[in-house]
Amino acid sequence: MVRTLSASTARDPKDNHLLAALPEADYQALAPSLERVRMPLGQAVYESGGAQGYVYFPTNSIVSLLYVLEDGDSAEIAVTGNEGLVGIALFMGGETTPSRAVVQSAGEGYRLRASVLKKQFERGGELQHLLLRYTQALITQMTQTAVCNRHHAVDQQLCRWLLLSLDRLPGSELVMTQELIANMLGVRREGVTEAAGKLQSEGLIHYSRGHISVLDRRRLEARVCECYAVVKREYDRLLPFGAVSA
Amino acid sequence: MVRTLSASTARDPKDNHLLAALPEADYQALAPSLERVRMPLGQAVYESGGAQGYVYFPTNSIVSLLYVLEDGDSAEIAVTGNEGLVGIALFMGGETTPSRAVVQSAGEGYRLRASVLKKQFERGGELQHLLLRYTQALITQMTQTAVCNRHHAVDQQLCRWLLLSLDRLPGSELVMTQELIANMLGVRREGVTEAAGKLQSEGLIHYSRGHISVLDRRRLEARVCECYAVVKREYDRLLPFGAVSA
DNA sequence: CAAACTTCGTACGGTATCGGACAGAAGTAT
DNA sequence: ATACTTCTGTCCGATACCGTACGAAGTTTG
Repeated sequence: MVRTLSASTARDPKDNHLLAALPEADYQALAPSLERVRMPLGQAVYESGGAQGYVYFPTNSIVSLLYVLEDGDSAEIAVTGNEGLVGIALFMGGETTPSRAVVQSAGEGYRLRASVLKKQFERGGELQHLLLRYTQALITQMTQTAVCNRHHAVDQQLCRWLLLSLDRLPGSELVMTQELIANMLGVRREGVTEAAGKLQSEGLIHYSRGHISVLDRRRLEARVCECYAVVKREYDRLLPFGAVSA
Repeated sequence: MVRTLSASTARDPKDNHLLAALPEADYQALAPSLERVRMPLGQAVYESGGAQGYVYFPTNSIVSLLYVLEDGDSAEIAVTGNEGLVGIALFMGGETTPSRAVVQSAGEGYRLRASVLKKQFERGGELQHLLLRYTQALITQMTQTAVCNRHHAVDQQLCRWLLLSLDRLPGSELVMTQELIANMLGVRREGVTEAAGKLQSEGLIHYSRGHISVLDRRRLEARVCECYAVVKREYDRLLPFGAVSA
């Protein structure tokens, strides 16, 4: 089963909004080192604590940052798509983090040797500013995840998760089993079945063996908790280049 | 009711480990602008979305970053003490964040005009590196809060919270009502009563009208979930100056 | 076409936390 | 000393989610 996403989209690094937003000089400095890569479902872009040789700029894929507990339970911390990059620890100076990054929706992206980005980051200027603002937006997503985990019901969290994911992908369909969503939300698979069933019976989504279609985005946005809007506002504010496709 | 903490401790900006860890040149650049300030319980060091004129370096106080929902519920996102600073949004470039920062344990600290820190940050070098590594450590605390909120019981979260707070304060006592702890953990006050009751009956802490003493730190560490150790390891790794007193 | 597997739906008891109400205890003010 | 306020402990039913088990429906493989 070979995916043919490559033919239709993602032929240009500038399909990643962060790369597209760089001043031309910065972009040209990175461009020769950008390697186009496929990002198959389930691929671990990095492992907890592992050294990280590359940063990744998704174009039509999305990558989840998640933490896996000792007992195997997991929870998503944030999701990254064509609005950002995976691997902030590289320029933040820590080199690694205690979390994993896993491709959650297959597609493609560009990778860049850590040393190349780091060197350019150290020069300061607009590239540095952009990456730091992106990092702050990511922080907001993480903190809102913490808040949402504490206070909101699973069906609302599912709404948030769907909207955040859709914002980072073209189209209105996700290829994703309930099992995987459960891993992301950190709940049981049955909990997702129940929550998705509610949304489906309300006519907001359609669910079928690993394919979710959002039928009525408007009403989905009416049903989600405030956490989604908080995150979206911050991305829009901090990355004012239509970071999130909506 | 005037607190007199000032007499005994916190007479030097270098009581804040981040300031102490700066190269002397960087420190000297900031020193003339550092203003010693009292930080009374409950003071909002900044409000959600508000412009922030100062960053704060706690010395013997601790400050909670928390998010308040529309319905008034709240959840702590992270806690900062003498190992760090409050106001990363300033040098990250976003100027503000959707969260609040509230003094959770009264004491003192130093504040610095945003513009002064920002200017020094822009020069790059060790100060910038240090602040970014601090930010990454803070990110780990935030993400682990998200994970803990999802998966762990209130009594274990209370252990985590106690240990993180104690690490950022001298002594082994906290001045803190159950009501306030409940706000931080994002649970009901009664939930804290129950959790604290457990820990007290196990002989780990002593509780009395707004004063908590940790009686047996060793056993408290044995009872906490893995989240505490993950956060502590990252602080120790990223800020290798004995950032956290333990 | 049939078997094997994956994905999804459902059901049931168990448990943690919630929401609300109330009472006692410790400190504070008059 | 007395009244008042703050803080803490306890009890109740309601609810959301868990853990487990099992079956149904769709998909892949032989």
